[in-house]
Parts: sequence; structure tokens; C-alpha cells
Amino acid sequence: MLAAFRRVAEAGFEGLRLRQVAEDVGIDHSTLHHHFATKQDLVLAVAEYATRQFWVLGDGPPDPARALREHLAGLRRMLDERPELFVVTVELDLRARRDPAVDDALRRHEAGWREVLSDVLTAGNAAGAWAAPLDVAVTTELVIATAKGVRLAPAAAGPVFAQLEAMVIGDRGEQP
Amino acid sequence: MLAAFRRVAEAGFEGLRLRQVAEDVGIDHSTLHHHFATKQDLVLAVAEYATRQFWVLGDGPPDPARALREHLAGLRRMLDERPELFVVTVELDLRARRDPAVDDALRRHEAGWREVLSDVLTAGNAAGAWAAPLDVAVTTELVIATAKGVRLAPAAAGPVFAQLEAMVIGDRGEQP
DNA sequence: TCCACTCCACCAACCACTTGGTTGAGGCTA
DNA sequence: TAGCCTCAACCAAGTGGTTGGTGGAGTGGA
Repeated sequence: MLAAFRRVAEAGFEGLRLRQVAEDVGIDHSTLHHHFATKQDLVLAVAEYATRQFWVLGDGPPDPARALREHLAGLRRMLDERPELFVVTVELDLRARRDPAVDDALRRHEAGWREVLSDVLTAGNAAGAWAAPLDVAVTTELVIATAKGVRLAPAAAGPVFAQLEAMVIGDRGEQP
Repeated sequence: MLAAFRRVAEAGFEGLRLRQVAEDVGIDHSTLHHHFATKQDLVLAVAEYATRQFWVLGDGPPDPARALREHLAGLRRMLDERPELFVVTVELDLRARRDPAVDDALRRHEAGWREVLSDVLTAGNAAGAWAAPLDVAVTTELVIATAKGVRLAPAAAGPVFAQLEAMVIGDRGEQP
């Protein structure tokens, strides 16, 4: 339910009230229970919805350097256009510590992300696209950590990602 | 109040209950109100306490490369020994979006951190301690973002920080 | 066409329980 | 006595969740 997502973005899971969500949609809160048996079900729906939004970040072009650049550019664009999406992600990260179902959803999502990055970095190693050969696993984690770190600071994302690119790809010909 | 901090670490602000905190300390919840007029005051105390814990990360040695390494090593050590501290920090980051007082406390804390990093990076530029001259402001943000990104994944911190060091300092003689 | 009959989305009222916060009446020490 | 610290009892305002029931859109048979 989109309304629930918006509520979480605004007030966090701490402020998620079934009655409020129901009112946003214009129905009674008991009717909401008709669609989501428990609050937990609603939370899970929000988690699934939020993670699904990242599917738009597809595989990208075959050239590893371009693929990495576009991946980061995609993230930055989403961060600019839909900052709430990332806020909810942080909220979910926190909730995953106490909620196995959310943890599971998030884990699957992150595994997909990790795979995309690993593939790009591996391809880049093979093609000699990076400034220096990279430890794929660790660099994947570095990129993920950096991305997670700017989730609540959209303004910082641009420069930070640029710097990260520069360090990974090196200074060889920026945008061709 | 330490008990409150522990509660936040366990259950988040979402699960922070005055009665529970009071019980942890062994007093009545109304007595708690005698020490903290409102819940908000307690939350603020937790915020102040949490940020104060990072004061142990002092200036470090004069040599920039060593200073950076020790700074990251210090963070990693804290992350290993007191992961809850970082969890609460994330929780605070989120809460700061809705709570100006928390936002203020966090902003001051982050300003201090930013200054330490900026100083080290600037000194490193002057001494030619880095692999290449750095944009101090952006690199500061990069380090902060990375650190924030691993707050909920202590295991990743070690390798990620090592990689970050390698990229900033270059491969010139690891630990002397 | 009419008549059950079944779904489905919906709501008002209610329930048991929890929340943060208040009050007034003691106790303890100085 | 004065000034804290403590507590039990209480309160109003919610909380998630349940219940019994309403009305309309379909469906099948006669």
C-alpha cells in the first residue's frame, strides 16, 4: 500500500499507525485489516515495495567502466528524485535487526545488488578497465557501504560517487 | 541514562518505553519523570551520550597517513567492541529528520568529525602523503559516507576500510 | 425475469491493553 | 523544617485487533 510507504517515509516505522494509513486511503482502519491481516503484513508489503523500486537499475552497458558510472549515476538520480525511498531503506535496515521477515526481504535485495556490482567489477578486472586490479568482493562492499552512507545525505552523493569513480576507474578519459 | 541507551540499541526508539527503562534501573516510571521531565529529554540524553562516546577518537599522531590509518582503525575497533553504539547512531540519524534537537546534537557531532578528517587530509596533501592530491572536502565526505555505510555491518568494516586506505594512501609501505 | 446465494469491500462499535504524563502522600537525609 | 527522591494510584488518549453487520456486484438455477 502506497499510503503506508509514504507514512513510513514521513514518520518512520515508529510513527506508522494503521488508523492513519487507513485514513489516508479513505477507508476505516478495520477495513485495512481486511487487506493486511496484521500490521506486520503491512510492514512487509512496504519492504517488498521499497526494494522492488530498485529493479530499474538494470544491467547497464557491457563496457565495465560505463556500467559502473551509470550504476552510480542511477543511484544518484533516484536519490535526488525519490529521497524518501532511501529513507525507508534505512528504516528497513534498522527494522531488519528485529524482524526476520524484513531481514529476509532485505537480504535478497542486497544479494541482487551485490551480484550486479560483482559482475561489473569482475568484468572490469578482466578488461583492465580499472586503475589497478581490484579485489572484487571488497570493492563491492566498499561501493555498497558508500551508497548506504549517503542515503540520508542526497547532496553529498554526487561528489562522493564521483570521487569513488575516480579512484576505481582512474583518471583515464572521463565521459568519452 | 545508560539503561535507556541500551533499550534504544535493542529495540530502537520505536521500542523505547519509559516504564521499561525505569524497570531496568529498578525504579518506578514516575520516578523517572523526576529525572527526565519528558520522554524527549531522555531521548536527547541518549543522543548526547552516544555522540560523546566518539570523543575517544582524538587527534592521533602527526604523520597524516598514520593518523588516517589510526582513525579508521579506531572506528573499526569501536564497531567491533560496541556495535550497539553505531546502531543507535543510525537510529539517531533517522530521528534527526523529525526532531530538531536531535538533529542539532548530531550536527555538532558530525561537524567535529568532519574537522578532524579535513585536517588530516589537508596535512596529507601538504606532506604528499597520499597516492594523489585529494579534494579534501569531498574525500572527507567519502570517508564519512563509507563509515556510515558499515555501521550496521561490522564484519564488512575491516576489509572496506583497508581498501579505502589503500586507495587514498596508495600502496607505499604499509605498517612501518 | 426473478430469486436465492455467495463473495467482497466496507464500517461502527467495541475490547483489552499500553502509552506518556500527573498527583498526592510518604520517607530519607541534612 | 526543608529539599529531594521515591512510590502507588490514577488519567486521558491512544494502540492493534475483533466482532457483527450492511450493501452492492456477480452467478446460477428455475
